[in-house]
Amino acid sequence: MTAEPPAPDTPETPAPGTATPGTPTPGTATPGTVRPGGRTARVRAAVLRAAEDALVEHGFSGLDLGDVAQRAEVGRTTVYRRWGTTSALVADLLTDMAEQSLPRTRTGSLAEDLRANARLVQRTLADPRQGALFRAVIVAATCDPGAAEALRRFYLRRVEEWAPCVTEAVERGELPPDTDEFEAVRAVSAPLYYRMLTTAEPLDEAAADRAAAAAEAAARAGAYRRQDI
Amino acid sequence: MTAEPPAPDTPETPAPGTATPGTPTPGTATPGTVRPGGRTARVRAAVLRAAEDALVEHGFSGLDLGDVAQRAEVGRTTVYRRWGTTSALVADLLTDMAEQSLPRTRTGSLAEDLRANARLVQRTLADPRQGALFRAVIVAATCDPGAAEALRRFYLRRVEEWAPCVTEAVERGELPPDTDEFEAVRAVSAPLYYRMLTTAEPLDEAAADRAAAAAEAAARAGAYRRQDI
DNA sequence: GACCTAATGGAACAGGAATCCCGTTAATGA
DNA sequence: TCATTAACGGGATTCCTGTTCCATTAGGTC
Repeated sequence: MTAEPPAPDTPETPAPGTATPGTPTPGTATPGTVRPGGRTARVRAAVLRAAEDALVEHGFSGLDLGDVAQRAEVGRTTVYRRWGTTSALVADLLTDMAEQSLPRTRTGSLAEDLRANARLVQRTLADPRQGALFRAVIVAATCDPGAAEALRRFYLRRVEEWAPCVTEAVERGELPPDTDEFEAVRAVSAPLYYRMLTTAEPLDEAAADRAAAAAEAAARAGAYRRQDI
Repeated sequence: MTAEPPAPDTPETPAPGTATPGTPTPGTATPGTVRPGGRTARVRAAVLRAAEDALVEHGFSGLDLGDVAQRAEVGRTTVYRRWGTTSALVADLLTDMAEQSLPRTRTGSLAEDLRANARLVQRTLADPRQGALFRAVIVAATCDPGAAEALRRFYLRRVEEWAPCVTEAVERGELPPDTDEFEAVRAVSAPLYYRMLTTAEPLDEAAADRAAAAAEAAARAGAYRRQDI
């Protein structure tokens, strides 16, 4: 978010044209890759922040590249040229979001760890800004394969961050040895997202604690063992 | 889906204008309410089916009322006048979907019941047509309050259909007496939806069985008791 | 069967988003 | 510091979505 120095790999659409894969087409390279420093990076940071604001306010369906350009105080042409579509812009935003990993809290017990995770997710989704942003990117991922891939990478990062608390519980003998730590961590988030999408009930701490307790009970019962059946 | 005879209550937006609630405004009533029989019903059925097809093919973000009108072999003006927006059309489609409730299978055991539910959800989401349709309506619900309300009613119907298998298990003494049957039923679906939205892993029967087993274990452990804490 | 009018449908119209053109600015390497 | 050209930005243009107007069709009722 805060002034990305470079764009390491292709943050935009892989290639604009499908013609002549043999020729490198030096003049048709994706913008932002040859001179990624200085202005280009500033433009990207401003546009991503503006996109975030716009998504929070109007959701993905109301995302307009012209509006984003105005908010970012950047030319419309620039936004259309570098990102092209709202889906591609959200995908780039998601890769940016994935890079800022917030470290997990480390407590000693499985129950505490899972509850900390559940409350973090609950607070995020219940927060007006963060919650709206997450809903918007989920919508984008459901509409576009590129955004979907970016969303998957984002959640993979998050799950990887929290998986150790399950493996440590396995090592302590609290859980079956072949417990799938990814599946267990996802089990904490799942009820919270499902509730947000399909009910009007509030996402409060009680819901978070229930999700954590349910995941823990299921894990202890061996519901997330790998070679099931 | 198959030729709705009438439209019992207001299927469209509640009221187009906010002006003068005292006057009934006889000439400005919402179309389709005064003469709901015959052609009007046929048009609604054709449009809803066309909307379903369009959603499956292009998703909610690609839903175009003009395209829907063409598929339904109905005038564009009619679709724009009766539904107005893509969100309202999806909301009407959802109320139509909620009316066709498929009855739950009744087995004797909690584990079997939950697994039957999980596999039904899994098959629905894994089916190319049904899965795409569900993703599309979830997107619509995330974008529009009216569609969200319709989606909630749809899922409420579904959960109500399956809740008895939990209450029966409570009566048999398999589960704690104050188990929240709605929460328990939702716990079966949650991991499947979460997996569909945030990962690329396939929604197979193993995932369904895992979801059912996890929900059962959590329920037995008392994770869905009402007066928790 | 005849009347009334709700509801439909074709066509023209309007507004806004995406694209194109081309001059300007500044990042990169010497 | 200077030359090169990648990247940006303003404005005109095109295309498409949504609206409006009015003639036509067909429910509902006597």
